[in-house]
Parts: sequence; C-alpha cells; structure tokens
Amino acid sequence: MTRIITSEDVARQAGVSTATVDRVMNGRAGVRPATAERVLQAVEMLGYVRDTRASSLSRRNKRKIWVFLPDSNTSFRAALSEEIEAAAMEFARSCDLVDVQAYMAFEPEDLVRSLKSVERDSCDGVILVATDDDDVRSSINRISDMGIPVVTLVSDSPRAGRAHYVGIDNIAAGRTAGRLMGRFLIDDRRPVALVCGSFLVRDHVERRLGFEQLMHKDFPQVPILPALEGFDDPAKMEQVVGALLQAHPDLGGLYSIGAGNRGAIQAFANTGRGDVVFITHELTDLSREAIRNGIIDAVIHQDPGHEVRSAFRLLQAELDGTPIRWEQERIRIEIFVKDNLP
Amino acid sequence: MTRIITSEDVARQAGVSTATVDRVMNGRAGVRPATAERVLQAVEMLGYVRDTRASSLSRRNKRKIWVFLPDSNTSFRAALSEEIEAAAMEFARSCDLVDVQAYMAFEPEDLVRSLKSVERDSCDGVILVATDDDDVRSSINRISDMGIPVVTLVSDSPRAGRAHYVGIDNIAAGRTAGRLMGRFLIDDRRPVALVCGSFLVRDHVERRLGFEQLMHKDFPQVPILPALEGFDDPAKMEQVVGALLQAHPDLGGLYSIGAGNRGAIQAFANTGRGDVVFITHELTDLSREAIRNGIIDAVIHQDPGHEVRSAFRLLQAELDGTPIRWEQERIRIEIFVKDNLP
DNA sequence: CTTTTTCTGATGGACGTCAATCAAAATGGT
DNA sequence: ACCATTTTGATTGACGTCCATCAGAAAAAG
Repeated sequence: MTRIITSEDVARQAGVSTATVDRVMNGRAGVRPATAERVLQAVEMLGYVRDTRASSLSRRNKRKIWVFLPDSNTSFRAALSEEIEAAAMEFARSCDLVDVQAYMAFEPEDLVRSLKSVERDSCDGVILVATDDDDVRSSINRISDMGIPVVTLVSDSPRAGRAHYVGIDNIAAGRTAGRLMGRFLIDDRRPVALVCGSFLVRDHVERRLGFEQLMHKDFPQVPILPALEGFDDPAKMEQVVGALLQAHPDLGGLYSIGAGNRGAIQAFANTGRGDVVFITHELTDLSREAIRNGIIDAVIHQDPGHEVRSAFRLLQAELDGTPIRWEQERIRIEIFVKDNLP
Repeated sequence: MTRIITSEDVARQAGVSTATVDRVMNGRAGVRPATAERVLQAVEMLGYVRDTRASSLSRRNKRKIWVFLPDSNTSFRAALSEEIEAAAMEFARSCDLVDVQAYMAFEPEDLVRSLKSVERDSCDGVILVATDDDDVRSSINRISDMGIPVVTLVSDSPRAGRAHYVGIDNIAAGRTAGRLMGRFLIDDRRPVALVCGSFLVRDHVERRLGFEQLMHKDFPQVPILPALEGFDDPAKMEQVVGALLQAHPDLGGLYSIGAGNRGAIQAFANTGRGDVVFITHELTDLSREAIRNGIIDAVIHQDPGHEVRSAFRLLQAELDGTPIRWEQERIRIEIFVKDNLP
C-alpha cells in the first residue's frame, strides 16, 4: 500500500527540521508565523496525520480530564458514572481522570462554583453535564478561552463556546415519543398525559415541545392533558401518576419525560391499567423489566456508554488536532420495544 | 495514579527476561510450558495488559486482512463497501486491507472457491458475510484451524468455528417488525403481507419466523397472507408488490424483509396507498426519503459502519489477545421512524 | 555594526513493544 | 560425561513522536 507519511517527510517537504515540525504540530512557541505556515502547507500537501499511537506513547504526562456531573439519584446518572469509570480504564494509557465532581442538580451556582477550580496547569480537558444558564455559559467560556476544550454531555449549554455537545436532540426525541404515542393509541379520543421532571429543565422542555408539536400536527384529535411535574423523584411520581390514573379512567397514554419512573411503574402496577400506552426515557434495569411485562410500551433511549466514550474521543481529537469521525460520534435516538432489547 | 505495568515488571516477577515474556505474549516457540505458565501467572497477578499502541507501533509488518462480500447490488451492500474502505483508513496504521473480494451471492460454491486462496502466510484475519452452508462452514473451519481468526459479518455461519459474529439477531429483528406492525395497524381485520428476498436465505427465514411468531402470538386476529418472494430485485419487487396491492384492496400492512425496496416504494407511489403500514429493513437514502414522505412507516436498521468497525476491532483483539469491550461491540436492532432519523 | 533577542537545527533520550541475533545455560539421550 | 538439542538471557535497533538541550543562525534592536 501507500507509504506512511511521517513528520520527517513533512520536515523535508517544508525545508525545516523535525524539531520545528513538532513545535508547530504541538503549538509550542518559538516558530515564526511564516515558517509555521510552510509546515502546515506541507502537512496539507502530503496529507500527514500524526500517529496517535506514537504520540500518546511518547507524551511525557497524561492528559488531565475533569468531569462534572449532577448529583441526581437516577439510574441514568448511575449508568453515566459507571461508563465514565469504564472509559477511564479504556483511556488510562493516555488520560488521567483527575476528578469526577458531583454538583447539585438544578443549582447552576453550584456548578459554577465547581468550575471555578479549573485551571490551565491542572486540567487539559473538561466533560460536563451542562445546563442552559448564563452563569454556566460564561464559566464554560472562561475555560474554553484558556484553551481547554470543553465537551458537554447529555445536556448542552448551546450558546457557550464548548467544543462539542455529545447527546441527543431532545426536540426530536420528544417528536419520536409523540409519533409512537399517536400510532400506539388504540382509541384516539382518549386523552394523553405527559409528566416532566421539571418545567424548568431545558431538556425536558424540549422533549415536551417536540411531543406536543407532533401530537398537534399529526394526531390533532387526541386530547392532551396539561403537563405534570414529577421532579425526577419516584415517590412524587407515584403520587402524581396515581392521581392521574384515578382522575382519568379513560386515559389513553402517558409520556414520562424525566426520571423517577420507578414510582410511575408502581402506580401502574397498583391500578393494573395495562391498556394505557406508557412511553418513557432511558433503558434501565427497571424500565427493561417494565417493558418485558407490558407496563412500558416503548422506551426512548440514549446510550450512556456511547456518549461517554464519544466525549472522551472528541476531547482527545481536540487535544491531538486529529480529524473526527462524525459517523461514529453521532448519538442516536434509540427506540426500544419488548422485542429489540439489547 | 497507579503505575503502569510493563513487560519488564512481568519479567522480573516471573524471574525471566523480557525476551521470554515477549515470546510467551506473542505465542512464539522456544519456551518450556512450565516457564510459559510462570509468565502467564505473573501477567495475571500483576494485571499486565500489553500496550497496544507500543505493540502496533513496533510490529514489523501490518496485519493482512481479507474481506469477502457478496456481489449483490443493494444499497446496504454499497454502504458496507464504503464503511470497509473507511475502516481501512482508520486502521491503516496497524492493518493492511489486502483484498476485498466479491463472491456471487446465493452461490456458496463461489464463496468456498474464494476462501480456498486464504493461506497462513498471506493472511492474518478474515472478515466475511457468510451463509449457513455446510461447505462454507468447513471452509471457515479450515481457516480457523490454521490459526487465522474469522469474523462473520451481517450474516452468520453459526456452527462454524468463527471467532465472532457481528450482526443482529434476525429473529428478534423480525419480532420487532411484527410488534410495530401489530401496533401501527389501524384495523386489525385487514390482512398483512410479507415479502422476503428469498425463502432460502437464512437471515430472511429468521426474520420471517420472528415476525410470524409474534403476530400469531400477540396479534392473532390479524390475517397473515402467504409470504412472497422478491429476490432483492427492484423490478421484481415492483411487480410483486404491485400485484399484491391490486389483489388486496384492504391490505393493512406490508413487511419487506429483504432488499429491492425501490420497487416496492414505486408500487406504493403508483397506487397512492398511504394507509398501508409499510415496514422495511435498512436505512438508505431511498428508505429515508420514503419514510419522510410517509410511504414507509418504520425501518428496522443495523448500522453497517458500526458493524464493520466492530469486525475490525474484534479481529484485532483476537490477534492481540486483548480483552473485548462487549458493550461497545453489541450491534443494536435500531428502529427508525420519521422523527428520529439520523 | 554591534548587541540582544528570537528562531531554527541537530541531537539524543525517552515511551513500551517487537523481533532478531548470539551466546550461555539447561535439558535429554546415549 | 559427552554431545546434540532446546530453552533462556542479554543486547540491540527499530517504530513515530515528544521534548529538552545546546549551539548556531537569522532577525530585530541599539
């Protein structure tokens, strides 16, 4: 096959030494702009890609990655933690997972406070579950401006200067749930309810928006009940969903946007209402069991393992200046029914 | 963090030299079984994992990978080819994609003939789209027995001694299609049809089995029409599906198990029968378009990119003796509707 | 035209593994 | 105890990049 191009080839092509090529490739100081440009051109011309194996092998000190997660108590959050641990093993040769900090969910100030400790010399990259908040945004920008790449995970801070967002489009996820709801319903005169975790969390708002938009457009005859709040809490959920089932004996479907579904499942089990189309988010041991025995009809899922690995890869690519394989990094909105459970 | 363990540590622990450790790790001759055992124990005890970066960097000659694909003319097959090319780039540093050979689809003898050329010194690993056939099986066994790992892709030869199968469970895929069909149907007295590529291809048989099983069990009132054959050919498909639509004005749904859906879509477009629930396999430009404008209601998909990368990774893991991250390699049965298209 | 500062080249030692060599030691058979 | 045969140790040079050092060259400043 074609010979592999090394930094030596680039040096020869650019008429400089390998030391200079290295300085340019790693953005180290002491190279005149004109010379750097020549090197970059040679890279371009020869199609040089630096060998990440050799690179990470020779690199003196490992990348220090900081991770910030909300302290919520959901299965999905637990799965995230596990996957981060697994990824830390997988990337152990090139990265040091310095710190996985838990910040108080729903309290941006706490995240902001945590992010304050991020400094250039103790941190090479940040992964965080963000919120769409002005203060969080400026914290991210501060870190980004120091030249530390930031990747948002699961939940974005869209207008911040993060390098990438790894997660699903929540409006599309809501629409997907709506589509399934509309088509799974057996009687389109029976009303449909939806329960958020919170009306203030961006992700939930987006999912709700997508769901309601789609229902109004494609299944306009189906009555949509006013949205409820379950605060991602099983006890609260059981209460809210229990009351809902009682108040609406003709309920046709329920879309649960957030967490705490243990409570919702319990409420269904208590009343034995198997005819209600129940759609939730995130596949967990619990929702898997509920889907098996017919309580849940479909789960909209995002793969936390994929997301975490993707976040690490993107961070690495950013730090290495390596091209990104987008096909591999796109997080899918997965649909699970009883029969395609992994 | 914890210090990284090198082959030197293992050598010290086992009381041998690094040369011997290397011989053991790479299965080279010239080590007494007792000594090899000591080394393996040291590896176990210290939890040594060989650094694949350094390993593949230092390896003198790249792995020679052979790939065998059917010569079918479907979009999915084209996607596979593309992804193989992409993967060849991605793994170029450690693998040489020696040859992508096309064998005549539906003709096992031709595949067997091609596989004959696989020899120890010109090949380190094989990826192939297999068929469940006695001769193919023994060909695979012959290669396996030479110590060359074989990975089957998309379609398996289950009883052969292949190292891994990368693909979906087609029975489950059929069940999934059945579930969606049953729930999407608006009137369960209208009959449902299914069209295979061929009654003889194992994958199609399995999907059909899963579909029919589930329909009989969970939607027993829905009449199932006798299965049809479309030979993965657009022209034939258009004819078959056209005739079907004409013969059954009350048709409720169609499950297309194989390829050639261009023809089926055309037939639907010709008759303007938007009320028929149409479920197909594999997301392509065509099916994406058809799902957008409402002809197709759901697509059961397997990600060819994921599959190909997975095949390469598994082959490498096999050759490196490296542990496999199963969570990452599991191929999902994906469901796409209008709203969660990637 | 010096002096200072900023760039650049040359070099060499990592990183962890592979693979080849040659010599030394252990083993087995007689 | 001898020789032939395995098995092992010690050493060495890749692989491609990083990074530090030092000396020398070019550019900027005086």
